[in-house]
Amino acid sequence: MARPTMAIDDAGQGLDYGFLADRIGFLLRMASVINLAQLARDTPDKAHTSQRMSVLALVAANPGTSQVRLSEALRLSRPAATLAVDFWQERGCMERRVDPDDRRSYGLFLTPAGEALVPLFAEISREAEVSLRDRLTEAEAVELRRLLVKIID
Amino acid sequence: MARPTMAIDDAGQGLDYGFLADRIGFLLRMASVINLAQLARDTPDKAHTSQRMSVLALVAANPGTSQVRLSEALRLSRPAATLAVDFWQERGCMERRVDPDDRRSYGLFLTPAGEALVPLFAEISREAEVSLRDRLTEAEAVELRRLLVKIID
DNA sequence: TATTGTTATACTCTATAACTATA
DNA sequence: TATAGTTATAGAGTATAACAATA
Repeated sequence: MARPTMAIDDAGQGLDYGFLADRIGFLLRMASVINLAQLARDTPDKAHTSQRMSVLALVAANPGTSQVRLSEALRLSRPAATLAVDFWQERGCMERRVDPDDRRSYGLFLTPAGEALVPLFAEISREAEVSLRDRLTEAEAVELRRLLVKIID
Repeated sequence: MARPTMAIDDAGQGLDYGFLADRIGFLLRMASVINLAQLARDTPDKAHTSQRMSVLALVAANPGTSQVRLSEALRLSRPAATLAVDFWQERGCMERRVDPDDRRSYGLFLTPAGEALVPLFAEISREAEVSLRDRLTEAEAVELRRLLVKIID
């Protein structure tokens, strides 16, 4: 039985994806790459990367959370979380407040400058989301989200 | 109406994902990160990264293809494709053959050493694929693949 | 002993700009 | 002029190991 000829992508101009065509993991990465590229195009300040926006959004939704919990939620190493928090703190958008109950850790909080960025980032990521969903019906988008959450949970 | 409390991830320990929970793009990235981590764990030689394995697999399936077509199919920049081909060529797994019809470009081919890696990589990526699909029914995996191809195409 | 966070280090990935060679 | 590929450069992301401070 012949492999179904799969033009995953017009840009591929008929390249055969071999065993990669059968790998959901590979397709996830390609879809994510496409979305990250769109998001980067939509973001005026190129230092505001997807990961850094995610960090800011997570602190916004969870004021006082710690770097460890941040790194676990985004599946980053602790050093990566340190650097991301450093980035926002240096720009006056995030604060580390000492936790009197556990002086090893910090509570993370947004400054007013950081809070002001949240709705902007929500809007930018909504735009990239629209170009993603444009290729799906509403029902398909709902189903895709459900399946992704099932994988991640 | 309150946002549905979404524990995307146990590791998040109840962190609220804020607007990220509504972004398929974010969920795609998280799912891909999980899969890439699993793939890296399953790969004995840590220099054999996901991207490099993809490059080898694509040349295996398309002997004689060029670096430009490779970069388009994997959505890499041309310099990134150059570096990936350099990597495999330095290790004796890939050859650049001059194309007599267009001496600007090379035809890419695997050496016997490169060919020997293809089934190994197919097996490694199949293992990571199994842990991904473990969380889905067969019908869900089929549907997820269909939706991802729709996004990528 | 274990945990939180930082620093040092190294490697991967990625892109843009400028370049050479060829078409 | 346009295309294929390379080099130079820089920045982003990532991880491990070793460390300090605290629990």
